Amino acid sequence: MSESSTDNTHDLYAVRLAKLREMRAEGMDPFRAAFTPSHTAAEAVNLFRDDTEEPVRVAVAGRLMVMRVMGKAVFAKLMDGSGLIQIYVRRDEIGEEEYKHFKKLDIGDILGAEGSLFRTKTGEVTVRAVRCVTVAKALRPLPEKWHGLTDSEQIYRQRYLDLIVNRDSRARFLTRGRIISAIRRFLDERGFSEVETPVLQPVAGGAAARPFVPRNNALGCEFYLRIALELYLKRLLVGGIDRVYEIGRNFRNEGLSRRHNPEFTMLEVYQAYSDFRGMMTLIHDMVQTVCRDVLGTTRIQRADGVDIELGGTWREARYKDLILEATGDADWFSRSKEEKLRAARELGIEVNPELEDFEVTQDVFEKKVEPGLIQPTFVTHLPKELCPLAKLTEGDPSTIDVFELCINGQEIAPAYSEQNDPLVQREMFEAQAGEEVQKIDHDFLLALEHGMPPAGGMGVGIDRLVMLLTGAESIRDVILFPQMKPNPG
RNA sequence: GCCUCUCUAGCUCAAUUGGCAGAGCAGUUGACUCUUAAUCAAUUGGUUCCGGGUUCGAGUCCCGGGGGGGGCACCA
Repeated sequence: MSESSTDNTHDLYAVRLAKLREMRAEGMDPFRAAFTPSHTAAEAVNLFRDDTEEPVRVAVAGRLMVMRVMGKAVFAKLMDGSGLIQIYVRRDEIGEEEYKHFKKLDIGDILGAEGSLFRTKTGEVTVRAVRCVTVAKALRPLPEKWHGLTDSEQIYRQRYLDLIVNRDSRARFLTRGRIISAIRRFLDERGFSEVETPVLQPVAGGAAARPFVPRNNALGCEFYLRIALELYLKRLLVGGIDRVYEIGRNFRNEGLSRRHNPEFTMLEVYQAYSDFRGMMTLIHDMVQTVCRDVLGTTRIQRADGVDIELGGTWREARYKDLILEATGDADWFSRSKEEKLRAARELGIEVNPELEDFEVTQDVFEKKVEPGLIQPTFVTHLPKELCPLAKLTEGDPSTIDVFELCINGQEIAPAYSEQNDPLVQREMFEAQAGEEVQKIDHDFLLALEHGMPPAGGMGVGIDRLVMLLTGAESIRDVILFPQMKPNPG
């Protein structure tokens, strides 16, 4: 490229590139400058004391976010991971050459600045710089400083820009990390062991979802990306790891929505000699502990002003009772499928007539009951057709020993008394699979035949839990890089 | 896959009924040694997502395509 690009003053990239070349021509390498900060921005600000005469010298580094040039002095702000710090650069203190260079910096450049702390007459703790170095030149401009970045596509595709200019977004993702740490701490303290099981599986079991199908060239066969963690964690129960959990990515080849991303994070926990009742206590204590650790409160305030109280004991309700309440029909469960379809339509729900009888009821549950479960509610005694991996309720073979924890109108965590009878389990799988017998995980059944201790097991959708605790309305706001179509061009 | 909304300068947004594509920020040049979205003066910057069509004239209307948002469907 020729020098002519230099006077192309409307092309922001060209202007910055020219500045970079100019620096190199003057013997500076803006990407190799050595600089070690002594303090973060927040530390430096906290370090300053008004009552001491002795100036405190610091070295801070960060991205240049604000620059106000006033003739022979400049106020600028650097942002690092801890926040912003102002620096003050005077020509008579830093020298003619360096001052000239400083004035040519661009917003977005990453700098190091060294000097002593003072308080400006407007009250802001500031570094009076005696030295400034560019440690990384930015060739692209940042989004607008006042409005930030609002274009959702750019927020998702160029998350780094969102993180730089939208502080609440940054805070949300850091909170996500703290939530996951708090969960690990909680489980580790109770004797659970964290494990890692295969993501590439020969049979994608543990849930009903369409899997992604990658291929292993060396083995010459296709695998599936896992859709659940369940069947491998239960093998570990057989293997004697009595308290086990995994936090990992699941992949489901299905539609995307405000609540669904093709890859999402699940926590699954299994505890031998426990059952779904034990899991109730566990999730209840876990959510409350995590809330207190991370948020310092168990009360969540929704944007619309509705409060969700996660403290105290949680409501427990039977599936059947919730359905009867929602339909206002005491005889719902003895109606024919056709009658149910008609009644559903009257309730304003469009139900696919090809669904099985129990699926029609489940549709009513998902559309009429679940959205109304704002405060934490354990839904229990689900119909047995809904899950082939759970034990039947003693004395009522039509329901299973499970709960679904619903909060804020969303299912957050299902839990079961896990089925450990290999013969019953095989029958359930076969009935479920129908024609698709290749979907049965025979290795898992073999493991069960060696004896799995009775156990409680639970799955927690981490993304949804984070949504709940951060008030995010879309799963894309709690996943750093949500799935998008490949960028065209 | 279907329905619906949306796409204008690097970013945030205007543009009346179909009638000269504009502002703020950022950039460039200049002034200014305590600024707080600094200020002041001047100034550059456009494939209006892409391709067709209607029209004297299209950012605006019509058709097709693409990206994104929301909804539906799919989803034990």
